[in-house]
Amino acid sequence: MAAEPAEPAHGETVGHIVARLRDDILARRIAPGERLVESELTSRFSVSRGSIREALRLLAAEGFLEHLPNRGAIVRRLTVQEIGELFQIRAELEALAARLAAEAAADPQQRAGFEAAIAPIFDERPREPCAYLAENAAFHAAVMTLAGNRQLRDLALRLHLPLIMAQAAEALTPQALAASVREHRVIAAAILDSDPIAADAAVRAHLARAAAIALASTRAGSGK
Amino acid sequence: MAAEPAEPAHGETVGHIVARLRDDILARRIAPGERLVESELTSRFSVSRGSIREALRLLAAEGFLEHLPNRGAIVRRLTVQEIGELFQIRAELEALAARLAAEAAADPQQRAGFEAAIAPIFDERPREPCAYLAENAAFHAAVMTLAGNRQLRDLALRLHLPLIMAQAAEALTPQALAASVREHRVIAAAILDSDPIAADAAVRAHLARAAAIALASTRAGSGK
DNA sequence: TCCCTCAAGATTGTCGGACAATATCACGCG
DNA sequence: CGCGTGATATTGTCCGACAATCTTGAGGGA
Repeated sequence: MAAEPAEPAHGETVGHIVARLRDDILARRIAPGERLVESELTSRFSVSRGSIREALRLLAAEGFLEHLPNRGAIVRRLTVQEIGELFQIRAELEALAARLAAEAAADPQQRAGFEAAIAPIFDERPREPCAYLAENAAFHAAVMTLAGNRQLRDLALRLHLPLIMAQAAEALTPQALAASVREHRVIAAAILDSDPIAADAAVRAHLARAAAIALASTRAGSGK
Repeated sequence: MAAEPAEPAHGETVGHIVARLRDDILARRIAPGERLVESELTSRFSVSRGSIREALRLLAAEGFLEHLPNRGAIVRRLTVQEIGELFQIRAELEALAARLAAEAAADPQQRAGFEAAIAPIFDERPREPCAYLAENAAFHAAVMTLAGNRQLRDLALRLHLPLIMAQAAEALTPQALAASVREHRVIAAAILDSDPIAADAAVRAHLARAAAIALASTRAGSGK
């Protein structure tokens, strides 16, 4: 494991390590189930064990790691059941967000901000699976922002959505990506039409399809 | 601040401190906005500063504390807006749980467990506000358990519901408590009838009333 | 040969002290 | 009375240490 050159400012050590490890996990540079040994991390990041321990606790609280007493931390692997349950929850929360967003779209200023944020989904170029994860996240974040419920936005970030996507990234075929983009456009149209019922339905349909893909992929990939 | 005699076992230090401080916060022994100084806590609990820091990080991740860089941790105070947003989310999640629970109630074994768990709500004795918080939490937990979605249950615990209740505890008049118990019975009846639609509606009505009380109380109590 | 036991090594949990960086506050100056 | 400035308090981080626990593998018995 190579040493890390960039030195973060005072007071940013733990945050820097958290961000670094989170990226590593989402990019699959650290495999699910892999163990994170404190002594290895101290040498990799050149920081004290105390900072490493704080970072690991935080990542465990965010759901990226599992903390096993006396046995360290391992990268969390979501089971098929967990993914199914999470999508069930996401459907409710995102449907709520879509309804709220459809109402908020009446305000010209908010509407303009939303339109700017989702502009990329009207781009016709084909998508790369990896880059699309970011575009997808940005779209859903834009809906959450327009909805105006801060707690909802914060909560959505803790639904292990990035973890799920990372686990299912290999299942993103060009067809699936194109379908996802189309569904996003339907959602956006309903919101911009200030039609809460249509927006609600569009979001649920979109997530049902996304869930099916994620579940199939995980089942195939030994996701017990 | 008195010293703490009971010594937890090895490997339980941090968890013990977290539990202790969480109780203190929920019981209002530590006021919202109050600052938690690491050195004070080390002497109170007779543990090292490292353990205290880990405990504070965890409590911040759970939402009980706010962590201000270089300025320590303070007990979180929810604003009227935050409480409103949280109830909006809770309504969706608990309504989902009620629907799932109504379906799960068809299974005799699960039904029996649920009936046992909610038995206290059919008790006719008057309630004490403080003790009722526990009974209320137990009821909602029982619904979540019957629903069978683990992620939903875990997530509901992070909705700062205990914090809200603690903030609004003084608003729990005998009338409000009696109304809450009656509403619980309506919810339970709908679930035991395996009627998802009625259960959904009953939960939303219950939470709408609870939200009104919590918001009014917080507004009155300088909850900006 | 295979299984069980147990000791050595590896790793985590916790402690204590130390110092720099930052925030807070009281004091004195203008 | 406002304002800068230094003293103080507190946090952020590092280091070294040791006990508790887990893991691993060697050795002995069936």
